[in-house]
Amino acid sequence: MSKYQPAEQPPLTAVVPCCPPITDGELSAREAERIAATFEILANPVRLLLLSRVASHPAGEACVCDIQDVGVTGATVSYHLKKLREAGLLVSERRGTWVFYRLAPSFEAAGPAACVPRTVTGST
Amino acid sequence: MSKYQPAEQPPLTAVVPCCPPITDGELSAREAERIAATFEILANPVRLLLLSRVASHPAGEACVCDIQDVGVTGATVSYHLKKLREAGLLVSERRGTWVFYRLAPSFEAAGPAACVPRTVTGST
DNA sequence: GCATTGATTCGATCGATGTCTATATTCTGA
DNA sequence: TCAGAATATAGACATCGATCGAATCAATGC
Repeated sequence: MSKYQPAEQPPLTAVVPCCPPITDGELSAREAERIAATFEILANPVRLLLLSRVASHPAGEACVCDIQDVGVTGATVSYHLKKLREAGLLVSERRGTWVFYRLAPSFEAAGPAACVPRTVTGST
Repeated sequence: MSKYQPAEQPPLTAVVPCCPPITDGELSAREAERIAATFEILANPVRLLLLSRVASHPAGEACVCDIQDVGVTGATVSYHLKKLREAGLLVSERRGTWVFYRLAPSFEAAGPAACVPRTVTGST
């Protein structure tokens, strides 16, 4: 019972606008694990940075070289980009020497409504 | 640069309805860490279960004894409840031998709009 | 008072995750 | 074809989080 692995790969293909509230009823263990796995992906500052940089890039896409100065090595950037790909949040395309990332269509569809809880009291 | 600690205690006093999108601009490192810390709290199935059980309990509050069968020991339940308290999501009150938990006022205010990204393809 | 029940804290452990360096892969251009 | 640049992968390692059993704290009722 202590072993809730993140599932082989929680098929989080899209993060949808808003939002089945946690407070809206008792979750099943299954649901809880699925939702937790979703949050897991977003619970990392480097991944959030990469995500926001890709999303806010002019052409809607960004070369790895454009976004990789996030304070970790290139290898680590690759690691996180892979996670975001596997989670279905980003897609990548090789073009020559470079690899470009953009938001996955389904995620992009969610558009500006894509959910991010924000803390209230915590000022930047 | 590799050490982004979760902050002494990310003052996530409330999770607000919806929602400054990640996709809406380039995050600062600071913002990324703060948001990630927020997600961190919710990225655990046991905590989600406890949260949903408290929230969906008739009186809007629940005794620990009512919600603690989530597949882990009482000690672990306490550990998670403490995290939820420290994050400002739950408040507790001792009444006799029992301790009751309810949603923190600020969180409750967010009501049914409280954000929970949901995966699209992952069926239950 | 003291035993009992409910809840929290403590100390230790185990596994997962993020990070790095080093190596491999993939492409371009001379 | 070979050197070099851009990414990705592999292997190793440190840290951190979730967990448990045991001990402690708090309140009740006998």
